[in-house]
Amino acid sequence: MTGKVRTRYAPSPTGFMHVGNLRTALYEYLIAKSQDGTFVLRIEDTDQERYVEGAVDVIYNTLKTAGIKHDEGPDVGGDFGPYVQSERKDMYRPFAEKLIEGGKAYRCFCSKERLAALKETEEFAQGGYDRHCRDLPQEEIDRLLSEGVPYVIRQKMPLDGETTFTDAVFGEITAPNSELQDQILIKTDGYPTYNFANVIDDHTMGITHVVRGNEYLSSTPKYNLLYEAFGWEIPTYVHLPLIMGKDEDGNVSKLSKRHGSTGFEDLVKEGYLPEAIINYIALLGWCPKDNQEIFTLSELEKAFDIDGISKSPAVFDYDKLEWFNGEYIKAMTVEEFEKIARPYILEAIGDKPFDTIKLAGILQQRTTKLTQIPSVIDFFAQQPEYGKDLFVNKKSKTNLENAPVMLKAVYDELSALEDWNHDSIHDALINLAVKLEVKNGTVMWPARISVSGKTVTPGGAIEILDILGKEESLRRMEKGLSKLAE
RNA sequence: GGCCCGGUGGUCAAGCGGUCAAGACACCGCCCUUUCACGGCGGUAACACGAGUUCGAUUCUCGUCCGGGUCACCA
Repeated sequence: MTGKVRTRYAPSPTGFMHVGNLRTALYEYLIAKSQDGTFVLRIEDTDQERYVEGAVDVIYNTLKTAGIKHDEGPDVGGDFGPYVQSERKDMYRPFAEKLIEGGKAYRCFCSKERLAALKETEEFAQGGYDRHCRDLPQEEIDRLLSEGVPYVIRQKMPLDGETTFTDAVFGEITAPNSELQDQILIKTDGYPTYNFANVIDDHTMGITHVVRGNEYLSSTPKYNLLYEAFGWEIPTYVHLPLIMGKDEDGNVSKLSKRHGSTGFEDLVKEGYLPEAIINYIALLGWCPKDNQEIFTLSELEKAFDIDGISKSPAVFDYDKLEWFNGEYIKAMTVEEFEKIARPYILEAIGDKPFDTIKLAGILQQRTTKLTQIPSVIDFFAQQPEYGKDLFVNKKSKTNLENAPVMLKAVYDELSALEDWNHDSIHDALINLAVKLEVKNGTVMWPARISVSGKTVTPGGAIEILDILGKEESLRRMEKGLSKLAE
């Protein structure tokens, strides 16, 4: 049992799952699974003021639809519970007290007013908190305590020297201790701060690999000082490069809403498949040995390795995500695709009785985003107004002279058709082209234009005629004919 | 501003002292074709800069520049 990898995803419930956080969760999951380890979910809700109703469900739902399963967590249990920090509240103070006894922390009675005033000063801008309570005489402490003056517990940072640690992706990092502030461990409300709770929880839950965003890299020395003060083993750190976004002016910064959809739910709503999103973000900051691009989750579980994680930040590219999405769509069976495309198809055709499997069939090879679907097939329900110039197409050798002739021939041919299906329409039109001694396009183009009213359509004339049905097709062709006669 | 990290085509990236510097997305061209797309083929495009170390630097060291992160009773 010892030596087994344990990672943890520790989100705070904000009601929103940023793709950066999702990727962190993914990597923690993959690091654990690639080494037959355990992946733990822990909810970090120590900020009472930011409690959001239903936010924890967003986390569960996202992980579930993303396929990332946790082995331990609030909803599935485990041997290291509770897995919600607010339920562990009483655990933290004793640890902080122990630190005070050991001279590694102290009570700070500074009022919020004093601190607020301090923040206005030049000294604070330079060195932060002035460590006013760091060396209070014992009698003073006892007096304040007996008076019931509220206090926080601060970590006593070394004033000089430096701290060095090793990160699995960034290597050896050294920072001067003088940069470290006497950070708060326990807040006035009795709750631990994020940093403190993290250390306590990670240790007591036996976490071996701390995986998190690069923004924590510079605060890692503080963590290590805590581990050392307790005499605990320092975990393996795996800091991940940040995900960036690019705005219209080409400026790059941490990915945020101004760059587009950044929440998992938003992306799904925009028509991206969960599998595609996962595949894409897995490759955003990590590269397999053999450069494979399309990965299922279980393939990732086998292939993932910390070595492949890159150090430089990555710009989120919606184009590439869309390409992945298209690949996943194309890999489905028509039935599977019809199932996920159905809502979008119905949005366009309403209650018109068109065959949704057939529609899905012409849509599948050319859809890269589900949300594209409605506007692409809307002409089935309602043909748009169009000008007769659409009948002119150089490549198909059609013009205003021959288009009426071709269309009339098509009309006559199809009117006589007994069985209306893809094959019969196909044969009728191809034979017609042969008979008239023109290229296929010359008869197909006018036919397709007349029934769709658009130059660009999913599927060709045959597919559209088939889906539209005989009656509606002929009606539209008649309209086209009279338009050409004008 | 202090501290920390990073810097290969527009984007994701391989590379880990000797390569004509991979691949993918995007873009462009050609082919296929009843439109578009798919598919096939091909193309444009990169080691931020300057010093070292070395027989030899994209790879190692230093400096410069640029970019990002971080300095809360937020997580």
